[in-house]
Amino acid sequence: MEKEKFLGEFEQFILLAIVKLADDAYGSTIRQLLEKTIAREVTIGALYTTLDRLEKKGLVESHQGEATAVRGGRAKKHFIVTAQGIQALKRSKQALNNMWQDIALNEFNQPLSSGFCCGF
Amino acid sequence: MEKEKFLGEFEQFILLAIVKLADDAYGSTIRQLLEKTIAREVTIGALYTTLDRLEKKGLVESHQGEATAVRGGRAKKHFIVTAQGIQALKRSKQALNNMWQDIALNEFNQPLSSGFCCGF
DNA sequence: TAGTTACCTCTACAAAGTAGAATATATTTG
DNA sequence: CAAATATATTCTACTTTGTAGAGGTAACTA
Repeated sequence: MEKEKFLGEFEQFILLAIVKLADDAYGSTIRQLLEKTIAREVTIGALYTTLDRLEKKGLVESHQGEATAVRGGRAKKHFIVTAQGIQALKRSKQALNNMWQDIALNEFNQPLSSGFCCGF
Repeated sequence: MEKEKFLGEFEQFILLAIVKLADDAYGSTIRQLLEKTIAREVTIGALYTTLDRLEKKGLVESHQGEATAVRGGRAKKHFIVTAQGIQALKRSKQALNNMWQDIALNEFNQPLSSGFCCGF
């Protein structure tokens, strides 16, 4: 049996947000996308703390961006998901797949991921 | 923005296992199903601790079962997911749906939940 | 009643999640 | 140029979840 740990759910969400944002992934954009997508407040602290931990675990990498702010502001710290991060996402998804499979309560009659279900 | 917290991932898995096991959901069976489904070891302590916490939060309820063991053994403690637990699962699933939607890395070219994808 | 089997309780500690004040840096304006 | 303002991140501290496994309880068997 594996000893491999899973991602926490918030970690997973952040990783996915970075994937989606691609070149434009840094603190504020990640936060905005997250709040919009999961309909919950994401505090600054929660976000950066988790980002730090992900980096320590080698699941993301960061590099200082230019100070291209529209109206001032500190330089951005851009993030990308590493190959290891992608692997972690795959494992999480697999576990999620397996667990949600065959769950058929009346409340659950929508496909797990309508967006690309059977499409990709 | 909601203050509603999400389920931890392990909590979510346990809830799902209970749903699947229906009448036969208790410590050992939950553990076995979990290990089989997510391919990870689940220690006794992790399991019961989480089960306790879920009960305190009102997401599951338990009742003592009869001592119908095949060959002796202590009475089982059966679990069911409460309506509140179902709601929590729905929220988690929704968030997961939203986050995984439109993710299309080459690594991710399988439907999120092949088992019932587009089928239910 | 001693041995065996099936299950659960308890205690501790590690990891992830949460919060927000404080700080840093660049632009704009008077 | 200093002050106000906007954008962004760092830091510190605490709560909740996840993880571990030794130890205890109860029933069956011989």
